[in-house]
Amino acid sequence: MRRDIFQAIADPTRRAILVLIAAQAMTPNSLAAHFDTTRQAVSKHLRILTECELVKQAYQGREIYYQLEINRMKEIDKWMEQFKKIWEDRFDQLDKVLSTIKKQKK
Amino acid sequence: MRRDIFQAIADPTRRAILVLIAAQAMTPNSLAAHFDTTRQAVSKHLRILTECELVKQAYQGREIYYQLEINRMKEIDKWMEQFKKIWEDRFDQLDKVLSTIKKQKK
DNA sequence: ATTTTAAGAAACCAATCAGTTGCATATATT
DNA sequence: AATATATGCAACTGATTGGTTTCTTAAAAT
Repeated sequence: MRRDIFQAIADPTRRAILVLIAAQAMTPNSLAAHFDTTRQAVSKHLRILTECELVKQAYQGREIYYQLEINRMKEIDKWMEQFKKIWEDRFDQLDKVLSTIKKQKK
Repeated sequence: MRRDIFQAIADPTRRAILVLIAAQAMTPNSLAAHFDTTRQAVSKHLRILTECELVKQAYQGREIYYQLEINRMKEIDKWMEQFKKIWEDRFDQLDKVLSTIKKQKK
């Protein structure tokens, strides 16, 4: 069972679930209403998201509200950071080029 | 063939490839040396990365240098932004709590 | 010209995945 | 107490995945 956050967000339905519950906690049933699939399929996605701790459950009677574990989402951002350096550097380089052109115009 | 950037970065080998070529363009052979797998397997990963435009090829004689398409990486960051709002808001809320405590101490 | 090296393509395989249907459990409602 | 609702779990299925081996093509090196 290879189960990490990157594999979790690979599925478009799971990404949509994360976006939906980012706004507010939701039950499997209310979530399933948003997709052209069965409740059980959504339930399976929620299990995967729970297993890699991207969501957590809040029991309320017979309903289970799933809410986003925002801190876990940051892990993805952390991985992205090593690339951010690069694109900021390239932006800086572009910036330099632009200011050089400006100076030459003067 | 469902082939998008999120599915592309789901595989750990492909993520490692992206990190490696972020530093400098590399050939399939030199990349394969970093992994416990065949060159052909790496080649397949590179094909997937090329298909979703996360890398591009630069032919040089019989060698093909693969380089990162940094702009495409930003797409992932774009998706993350909707969650960033949330964690910044929560940080602001924590900030408010902390300053309230500070005031009370005074 | 022959051999070596770099690389992609095709065929195949076991493992995993996302989905379905059917069933079990627990909480509300009547 | 009986029924309806919310949910998870297990078994099954077809599609996809990541990997291997084998083969072909093209560019260097000898």
